[in-house]
Amino acid sequence: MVRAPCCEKMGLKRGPWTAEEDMTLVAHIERHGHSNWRALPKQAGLLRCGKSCRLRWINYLRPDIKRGNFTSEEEEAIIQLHAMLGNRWSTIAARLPGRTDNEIKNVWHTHLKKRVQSSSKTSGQAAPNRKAKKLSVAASALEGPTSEPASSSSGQSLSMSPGQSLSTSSADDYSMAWSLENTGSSSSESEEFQIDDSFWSETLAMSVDSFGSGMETNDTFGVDSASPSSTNDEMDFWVTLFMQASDIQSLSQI
DNA sequence: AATCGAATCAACCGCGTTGAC
DNA sequence: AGTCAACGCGGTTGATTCGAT
Repeated sequence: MVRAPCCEKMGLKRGPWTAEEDMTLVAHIERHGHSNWRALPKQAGLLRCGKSCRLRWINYLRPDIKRGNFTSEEEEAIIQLHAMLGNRWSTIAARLPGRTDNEIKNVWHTHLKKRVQSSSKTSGQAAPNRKAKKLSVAASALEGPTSEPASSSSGQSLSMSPGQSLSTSSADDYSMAWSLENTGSSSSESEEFQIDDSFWSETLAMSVDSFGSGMETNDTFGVDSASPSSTNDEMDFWVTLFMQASDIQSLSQI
């Protein structure tokens, strides 16, 4: 297939965005939306390619972006979701309100991955976080109308309870053996079990309307959820399935 | 105070997917 | 059914900042 060039390089600006460009982009999207990223920069009078505009909006300018340090609950959720899903950052981001896939990816590579690796050897502690510094560069310069202070968690709850730890060896093989660790227990206390027919029948028999209860959905990102892909729907299904399976297992152990 | 390496994060690149024609 | 344009995602890069020496 012939691929369209990422952007015509001629005359188009690259590199860091200026506050003026940010304001132009935000103002244009607030007025006209972003139904066509390709055409947007021209309409808005920006010397950027549509891809660059889209990235800037999604990762930085969207009003529902939550800036600031990741909470321990968020970090725990990322670790657990990554264990289930692998590098499906957008799917993971969909479970963390206000967080972007890019941000989660960065946090994982610079922080959480090491923690997981070290804790797999010992019961390691979190690496020191020296993040607190420049998280407000443009966030402060560009407080959106609905944005909240970075310290606020917006009253949004995470979709997973921190104590639960659900992991798989491969995110793509949903019929594999998987382990479920007990709340607050050491990894040595985890037990492995095979998914059997009763699991699937029990889980799949759950009413459809229970899906989403207690779960954050992609709708949190209202702006982009207008075009859900079937792949994401499918992934949401499996994430939901795993989480509910986790609940079932936890209850059965009480 | 200067230098250097590590950490962080915004932005870019390229590929796969999707939908319109 | 085939082609193409556009979108979205994940991997990677490069600039900046920070801490240690």
